[in-house]
Amino acid sequence: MAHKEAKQRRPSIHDVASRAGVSAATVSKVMAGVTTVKSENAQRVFDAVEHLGYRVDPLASDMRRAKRRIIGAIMPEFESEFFGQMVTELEGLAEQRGYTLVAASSRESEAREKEVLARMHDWRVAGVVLAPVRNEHGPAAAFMKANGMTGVLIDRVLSDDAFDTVSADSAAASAEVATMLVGMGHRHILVIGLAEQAATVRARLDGFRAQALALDPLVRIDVILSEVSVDPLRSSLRDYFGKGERPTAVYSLLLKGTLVALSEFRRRGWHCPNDISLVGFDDAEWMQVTWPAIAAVVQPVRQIATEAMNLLFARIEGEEGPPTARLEPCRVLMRESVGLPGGGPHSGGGDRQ
Amino acid sequence: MAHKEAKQRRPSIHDVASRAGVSAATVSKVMAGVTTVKSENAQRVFDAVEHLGYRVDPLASDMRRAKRRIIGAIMPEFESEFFGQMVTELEGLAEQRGYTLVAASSRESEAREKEVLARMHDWRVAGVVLAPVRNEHGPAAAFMKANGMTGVLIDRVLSDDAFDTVSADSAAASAEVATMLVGMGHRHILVIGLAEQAATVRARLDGFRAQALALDPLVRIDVILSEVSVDPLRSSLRDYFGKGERPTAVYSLLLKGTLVALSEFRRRGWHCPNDISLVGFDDAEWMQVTWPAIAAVVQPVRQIATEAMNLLFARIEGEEGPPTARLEPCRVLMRESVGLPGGGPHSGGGDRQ
DNA sequence: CAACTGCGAAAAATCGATTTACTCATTTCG
DNA sequence: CGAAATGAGTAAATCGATTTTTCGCAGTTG
Repeated sequence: MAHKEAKQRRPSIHDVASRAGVSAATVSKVMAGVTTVKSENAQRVFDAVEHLGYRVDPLASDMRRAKRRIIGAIMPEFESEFFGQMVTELEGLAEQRGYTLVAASSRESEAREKEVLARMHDWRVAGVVLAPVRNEHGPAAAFMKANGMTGVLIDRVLSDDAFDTVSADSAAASAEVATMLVGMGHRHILVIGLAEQAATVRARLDGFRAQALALDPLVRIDVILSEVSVDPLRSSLRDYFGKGERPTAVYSLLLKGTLVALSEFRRRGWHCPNDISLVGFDDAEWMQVTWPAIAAVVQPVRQIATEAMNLLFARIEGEEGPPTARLEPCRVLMRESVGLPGGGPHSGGGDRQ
Repeated sequence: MAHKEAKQRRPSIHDVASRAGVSAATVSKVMAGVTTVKSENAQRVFDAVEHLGYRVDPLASDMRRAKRRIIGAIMPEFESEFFGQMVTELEGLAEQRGYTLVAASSRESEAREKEVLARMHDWRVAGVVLAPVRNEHGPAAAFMKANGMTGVLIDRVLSDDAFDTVSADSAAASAEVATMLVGMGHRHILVIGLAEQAATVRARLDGFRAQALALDPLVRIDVILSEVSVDPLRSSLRDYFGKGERPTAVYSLLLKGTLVALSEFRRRGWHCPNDISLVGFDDAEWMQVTWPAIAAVVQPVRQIATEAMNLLFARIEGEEGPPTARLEPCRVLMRESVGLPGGGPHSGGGDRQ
């Protein structure tokens, strides 16, 4: 079908129009599926389209409308399974509705987050799915508000007075973790996390603590929250263990913390679960193949993505009303890294099941 | 500065023009940094831009030029560290040159890969960075060729007669792995991988085998290559071990294979490195915190991205000449998962260092 | 003093669609 | 039978820039 059009200009709607012997407006209508076109003309258009290999230029098509058929997605990073899956899901959902997803990474920087958002605004995107670096009160959300953009906030958010929010039900999941750990007899538990992401970390911590204390007021819960980056967390943790503290279980409020905990256990020669138990928020593929397999809270990526897109498109189509704050339930996967406290000789024996 | 323009139409170049008392063409020139504008007029334009909060609409700006300032990136998936890092790097490099990166996932499907590419073509992207699902001979590359698109192929490619290619020097890295394993005394090694991605897997396998046999012609190298998906690989591996085969080391040609190997070791209660050694192609953050830490070949993501973008932009700017095929050197990280053959009692003892 | 050169800016064409307004026919109905 | 309604299609305006062409005016030159 396509012979000579190798590297030439692509056919435009006018090329199709003249070949079909109709006006460009008619071609536009046929492409849009309008029914008020004589079927003979429609056929001529189809033939011309086929012959020329014509496809609508989505950018040109978007020029006339105020909201372009583009959805912006801003994630704190692309390197983790969680956000990778999220982008994949969002992309699919956008495509389903004939939109293109343009994803950008804020690289864990609020300054960059705002810059990227401004660029999305320049592009006149119809809507934005923003996973803020910190929480819903950052400069990016303020920018969206000030410029009347439509958007949904996800992941590191709880609720907002201007935008719909969707996130994992961190508090409930954390409570479930607490139930399990306390139920197994753990009475001295260390919780670690990064405090920057105030919204979610707070929820996870509070959810965990409330439930643990409800079950047994005498449970001792230590907390190490580092600001900003992961390195201070590592050294705080090192100090903590160095002082001789020996909790029987550690609950990490985020993936990076789980890695830090594991590497500290390593340094000290501690094995899970005999020497210490470990549960992490956020699952990853490798966690089920290591020895021991690492217990983790699985976030409902697909549900979050689906709900976010539903809400976003409803707003794009003009839905009014106060913003909603959705929490999607997590699953807690108890794996071998969790055991009874004092389940084995410290720093000895094997860690096999 | 911005008071009332909350949700109204954004200011266009004409709004700026009339406020500055000049024509739209003059505004355009000022924004483009053309020097043939009287400085007084330029100042008036700057003031108007400032006052109105004007920003160029990149989409409208791109309409007139044949090549739009957009780079398309097509990755087989977004869920892995490798491609996540790759997209992040590519995004940064595109931005540096004033381009927008639009990334899409082909979800390991050649059909989808071509579809996505066609959509990029509709967008009139200036260039494409394509990481093919299989290799350089797939339908997507053919589509690019047939439509005169400019692009670079990366990762699962060796060389091409139409496009520049950039990938990790898999063969050299594999040879290095062979040197280490054979040097440590391993004489029965299993290599596992997925055959679909012919280009790279072939290179990795050949590089490994050639070097191993060069060092000792009596080395026994078994190979399990599964087609298409990871599940057949798992069952082949299970059969292989089930038949009583006991290589002293396994070299996985790709990340998913490493996970499969680990989980099979798990099932059988084998520990690295005492029961069996393991090296995987492709590094991941978790590999250094598990017990044992997993030896891996680290791909030079940044170099691949940088080189790919350099080549791509050179072509976009009209550079002629035959396509080049670059190989970027990898690093091999020997970690605890590799030890001397028969380094410990089988299925017994600890796996500590 | 008429013709020429240049500079800087404005007017108009362009990119590739969509959408509005308008023109003919042909029906429908009072 | 004539007026209004409907149907099918087109020309032109529009979206927001960029780029080409044209123009006015000042200063030179023959």
